[in-house]
Amino acid sequence: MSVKTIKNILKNHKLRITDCRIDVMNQFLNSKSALSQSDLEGEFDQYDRVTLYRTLNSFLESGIIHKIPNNQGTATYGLCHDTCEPHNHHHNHIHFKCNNCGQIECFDDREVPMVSIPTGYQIESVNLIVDGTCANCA
Amino acid sequence: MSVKTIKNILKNHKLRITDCRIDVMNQFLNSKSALSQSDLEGEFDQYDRVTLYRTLNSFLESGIIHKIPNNQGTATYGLCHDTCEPHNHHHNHIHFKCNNCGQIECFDDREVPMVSIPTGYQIESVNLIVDGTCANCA
DNA sequence: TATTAATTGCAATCTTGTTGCATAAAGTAT
DNA sequence: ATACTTTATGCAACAAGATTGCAATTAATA
Repeated sequence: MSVKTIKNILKNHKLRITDCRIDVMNQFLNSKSALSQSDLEGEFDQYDRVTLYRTLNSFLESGIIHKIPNNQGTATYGLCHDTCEPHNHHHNHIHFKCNNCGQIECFDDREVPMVSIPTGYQIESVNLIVDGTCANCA
Repeated sequence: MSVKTIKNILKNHKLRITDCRIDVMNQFLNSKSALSQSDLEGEFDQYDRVTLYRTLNSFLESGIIHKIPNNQGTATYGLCHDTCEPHNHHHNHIHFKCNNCGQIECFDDREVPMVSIPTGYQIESVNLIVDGTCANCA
């Protein structure tokens, strides 16, 4: 993915273009799996961890990435599907976590099945977390 | 739920019977929603937080409770369904998190729908996290 | 009741998440 | 290109959560 393309993505989300954002964006685009802040800290020691923290936050708020629920302590983030624009943000995601290599992948192109919830409950978003063994580790 | 019943649950899971475990177990049984460690710390200041931490761990390992994936920092735990015995442990859970009151409920009695995952991936467990407004807050 | 094995409390550490503030850099208008 | 305004960055500092080691205590068992 070219720097120009990345800059356009940032512009489209009304974010200032900075080195850190370009590098992090590039990392997400080149990564098959979801990333945590500590992943980024390991990759980019030229940036302060607070800067990476705020970079992730700005991406989150502008709808470029989404937070993936997990039962470890650390938050992981995945790129949003193309259709996830700030004003057309869909919140249904399928994620796969490999219990062997630990990687988390997003299957944004797959449909989240219908859910049965007791009456009186209003659904805003649905997250499906599948645990198991990924294709690489199987 | 009587103390005797709780003691039996602990015995069935090969856990020693201690005051802390009885109190925590009772709390789970009486709580409609999932609990976090800090919930327990607020409830039981007579126990050290490390003790509560290890109590939760022992319940986790013996399959009495399960960890609920979420995208906040703090882990929350829910009681496992009756069928969740150590050697017959099913891992499919539906959870509802209310964005208003923050409570997390487990719908263990509801079927987790079929999931479509790319070939080569092996599924171990499926967690469904539904966000929205609960019946109380709606 | 004595013995053994597991649990508890305390201290301490580590990681993650988070904020305030001064400095530096990006966008914008001149 | 230059000055100006706004936003981002780095540093320090702190809060909360998770985690371990160890000595003292308690539960299960003989």
